[in-house]
Amino acid sequence: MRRGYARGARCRSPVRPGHWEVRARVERFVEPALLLLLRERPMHGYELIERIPEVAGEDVRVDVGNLYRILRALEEEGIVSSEWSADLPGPAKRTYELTEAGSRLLDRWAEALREAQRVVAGFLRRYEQGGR
Amino acid sequence: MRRGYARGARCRSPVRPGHWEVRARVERFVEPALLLLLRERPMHGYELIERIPEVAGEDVRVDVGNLYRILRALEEEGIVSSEWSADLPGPAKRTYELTEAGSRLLDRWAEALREAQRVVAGFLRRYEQGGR
DNA sequence: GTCTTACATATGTCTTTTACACTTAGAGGT
DNA sequence: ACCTCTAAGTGTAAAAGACATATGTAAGAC
Repeated sequence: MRRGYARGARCRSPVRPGHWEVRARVERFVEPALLLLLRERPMHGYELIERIPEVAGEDVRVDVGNLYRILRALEEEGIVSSEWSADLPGPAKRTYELTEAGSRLLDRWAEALREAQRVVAGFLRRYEQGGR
Repeated sequence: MRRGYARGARCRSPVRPGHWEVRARVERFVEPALLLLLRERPMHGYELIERIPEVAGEDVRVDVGNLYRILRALEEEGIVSSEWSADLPGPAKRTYELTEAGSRLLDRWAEALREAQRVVAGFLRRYEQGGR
């Protein structure tokens, strides 16, 4: 093999050529955000959607469809439990609650996020040393 | 629609049932890591692979294949430039260098990462308020 | 009364990002 | 000749995220 590469360039959504979208988000951050909100008190999915920006940043646009899928995956793993709340007025709501396992998972997320903070802080220190 | 959901549960790779892998990594973090290393001095791909853990965390396992793809995508967008270094001993090496546009992109990454730090810090404060 | 809007929960599908597996090739050692 | 290390790449699948649309309740507008 030698010289010159082939087709199949990775697409990185340059808005305009030479202008990449830079975001710097934590992978799967909605997940710990859900756990944190649910630790404070049980709520239903729609309320979680409205409150997620509080904990995950004001600019995040949570995908509603994926959020419900995540909630169900969490329930299958015993991280949250849910039931239909027939009592509440309005359309049928499924109210979610954090389990003990969920609380422990949140703890692990918090630890992982602290580690991520250390890594990013190290990056930024090294960035600033280099100067402009 | 009412009651009970369907097939198609999202897969979240639970290592053991009830034990999710928690990682908390920044999306596409290798990209700014490459830019930072290349700002310090030009180097070839293989050297970048060895040095990435320095700036992106010791545990990150960079995928070698993807790294070369990213480098080419960066070059197509004028973020880095490269050429074969016939002079150096050993197998053919392509040496990468950061362009002016690349330096500006790194600046934008740094700003985005600072913002991410703020968001995560806010999350952790709220987490600690709740106690255990 | 039916029309529109807001609430609430979902599914389908496509793209982007990441992970895993493999190939090619030069240079040096044994 | 054969093996290992360095160096650069391709192929492909899985995971994560984005975008579009469907379904049903309830309240208020006209």
